[in-house]
Amino acid sequence: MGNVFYADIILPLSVGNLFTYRVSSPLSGRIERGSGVIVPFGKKSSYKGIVYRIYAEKPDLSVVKEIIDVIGTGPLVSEVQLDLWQWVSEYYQCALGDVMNATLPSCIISADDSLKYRIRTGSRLVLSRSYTEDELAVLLDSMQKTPARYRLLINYLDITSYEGGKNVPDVSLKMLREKAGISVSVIKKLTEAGIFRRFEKEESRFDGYAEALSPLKELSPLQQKAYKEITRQFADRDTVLLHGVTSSGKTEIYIHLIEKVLSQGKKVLYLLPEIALTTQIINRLRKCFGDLVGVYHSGLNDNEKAEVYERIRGRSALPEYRVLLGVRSSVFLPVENAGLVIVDEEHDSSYKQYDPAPRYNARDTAVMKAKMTGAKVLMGSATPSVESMYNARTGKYGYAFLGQRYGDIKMPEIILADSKEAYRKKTMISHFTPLLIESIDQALEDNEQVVLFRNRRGFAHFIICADCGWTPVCPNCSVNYTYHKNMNSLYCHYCGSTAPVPSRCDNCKSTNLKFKGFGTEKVEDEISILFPDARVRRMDYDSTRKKGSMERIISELEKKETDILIGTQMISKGLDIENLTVVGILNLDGMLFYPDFRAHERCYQMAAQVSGRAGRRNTRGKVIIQTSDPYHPVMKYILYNDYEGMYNKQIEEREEFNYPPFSRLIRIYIKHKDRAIVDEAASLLADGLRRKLKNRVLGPEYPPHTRIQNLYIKSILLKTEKTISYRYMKELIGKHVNSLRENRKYSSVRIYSDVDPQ
DNA sequence: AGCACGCCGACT
DNA sequence: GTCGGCGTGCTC
Repeated sequence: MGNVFYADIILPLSVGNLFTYRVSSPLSGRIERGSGVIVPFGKKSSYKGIVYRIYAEKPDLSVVKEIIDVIGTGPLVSEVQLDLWQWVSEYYQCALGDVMNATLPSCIISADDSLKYRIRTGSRLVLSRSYTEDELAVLLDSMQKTPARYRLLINYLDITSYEGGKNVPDVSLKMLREKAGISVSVIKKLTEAGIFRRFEKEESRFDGYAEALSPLKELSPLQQKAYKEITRQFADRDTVLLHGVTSSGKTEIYIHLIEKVLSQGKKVLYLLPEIALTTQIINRLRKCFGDLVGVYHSGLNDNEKAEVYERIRGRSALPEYRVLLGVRSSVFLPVENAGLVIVDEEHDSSYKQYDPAPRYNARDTAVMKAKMTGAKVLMGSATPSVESMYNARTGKYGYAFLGQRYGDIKMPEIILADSKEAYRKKTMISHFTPLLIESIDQALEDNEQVVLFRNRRGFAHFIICADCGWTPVCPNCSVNYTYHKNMNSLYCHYCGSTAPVPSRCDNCKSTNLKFKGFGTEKVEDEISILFPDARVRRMDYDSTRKKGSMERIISELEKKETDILIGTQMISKGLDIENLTVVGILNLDGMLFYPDFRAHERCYQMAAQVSGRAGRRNTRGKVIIQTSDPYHPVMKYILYNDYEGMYNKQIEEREEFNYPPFSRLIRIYIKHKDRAIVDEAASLLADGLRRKLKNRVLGPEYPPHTRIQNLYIKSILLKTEKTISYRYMKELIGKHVNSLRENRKYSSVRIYSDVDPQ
């Protein structure tokens, strides 16, 4: 009789506890920590979960069901991954099931017995025997009179870099045909002649890199200095911050570091804040590292995700990925023997997941992961977050600085255009100051390109009745409806609901409705009218939803088929366009007056990043910032490119008001569909916490939007010294939440924490 | 996350 | 008198 074992299973549910099952003897040999299992759960006969713990003690439960089956052989989730899941669930106060949900693509734990995804096969072409160098020359020579065959062979040799010898490489038939520009008949003839052989083989779902790899670019003396500084710092620091102004060539430094790490037989994880950035970066990486580079983001389908997983783990017949480029969730990829994790644009707030759980910060999770695996972390930014810079200043992180743009390009000229005054003088042309219009005119005349930045999508923000001030509001959220011209409807950016455009005021029945505010769509419309001959494009969430549309917009811009690009923050990052000389920031004010201790920092970062797009290669760029408040203190830091000044001012304020990095923030959200219940529950919770934490408890307060998707929201902010143990804080919150819930009245109030909120 | 149980309004 | 609304609670 075999021993009886039990296993705690993580199920993909947002439930705090694990579920215990019995392991039958036939399965006991195949189950280990990290294994995928199929279990009966509730009414459902099969639920997929991950084994968290195996043990022999009989659990204190009335019913214990039995595990039905094990998925695949060996663990689906490695020890390191599980450790990281656990850290995330503990630190960010969420269920392991939440982490599993957000982290593990469904295909990895798919229904069939193994995790084998549907393999795609493709035709390959290979020389039917091996050749010596001389024989190859003879063969090429024999094809002089048949140009198509010659092209085929020369391209085959080019792609494979075959120069004769025992190992004859094969190549994708499709790729070869495209590159050589030949028809199937040529291939048919050459296979019939016995020169080439055609066969089927597992093929990647991603386009292969067909060009020969280029050698790394030599670093400039300044880059070289920064590179040396980074490697020197890594000797006794796990994390280094690379602070390099826009266009200073940080990516090239990354590439050299990647090369070094690869040569040590280790892998690299390269995090970026958004997929928008990957297009250009991946091309640069693949030039140097070819098909060793893999990309991971949420836009991939199940099979593509599975291929990335398999190639990371080297279990695929396809070449193993050794450099992984990806967004936030990629920090959970099973890149185990990474030597280096790069967190590019580390200041970017999209590294933090806000909703739903797990509300994690991928940058900080990357540091944790690196610590677990012994990897180094390189954070890069032109405008480092105050927190990271503080870590560098206090010696927690190493630091390297690149203060000049690559190739001696000057920083752009920044000009503030006072839109309030222009409105007063009535010189505004729709939403543009005369200065901006002139600059666009000049740029177009000089055959140069323009980017206009507007941090808001849609057409008009909202519609308002000129007679009584009524404005249409989403019935589910306390948010003004946004007018979208191309949909000809009102759209709620919070819950996605739509409504028809009203023809008269709901309140006073007046037809005198005005469109107020302006988004990217409106800007596009107006610019097209003001500059009818210019080729205008728009890049924002709405215009890039279709697969490949973003790549098309970027490539049109690169090929100079676009004169004016209008976009949201999507265009503020990484875009590297040669002829871009004028950048217009249409309204920086909205960000400044946001009620948030990071508002000024954000505003500076945004302006600096957008400005960085200007004047990359040939000309000194010009940045025109329209603002109604040119004398705002942040403006002078922007104007003089004074990161140092901005940082010093910020760190001073944060110390004075005890904000991070001098404290830890936890924001507790309280949600319910009944406003009164939210008010009461929030007050009770805040008062309870205040008894222990005193003035470290702020609020409760209503967030900027008090009702989202039919739920009223209040939040409480806890601002505590870093010396107070985090565990104590967590337990205290848990205790008070539980005692609140004992009152049946509040049992259905949703309460959760956002740790280190952005 | 699903699914059942349970207690209040308009119908054959 | 019943059907069904979704609010609440549980699943090893």
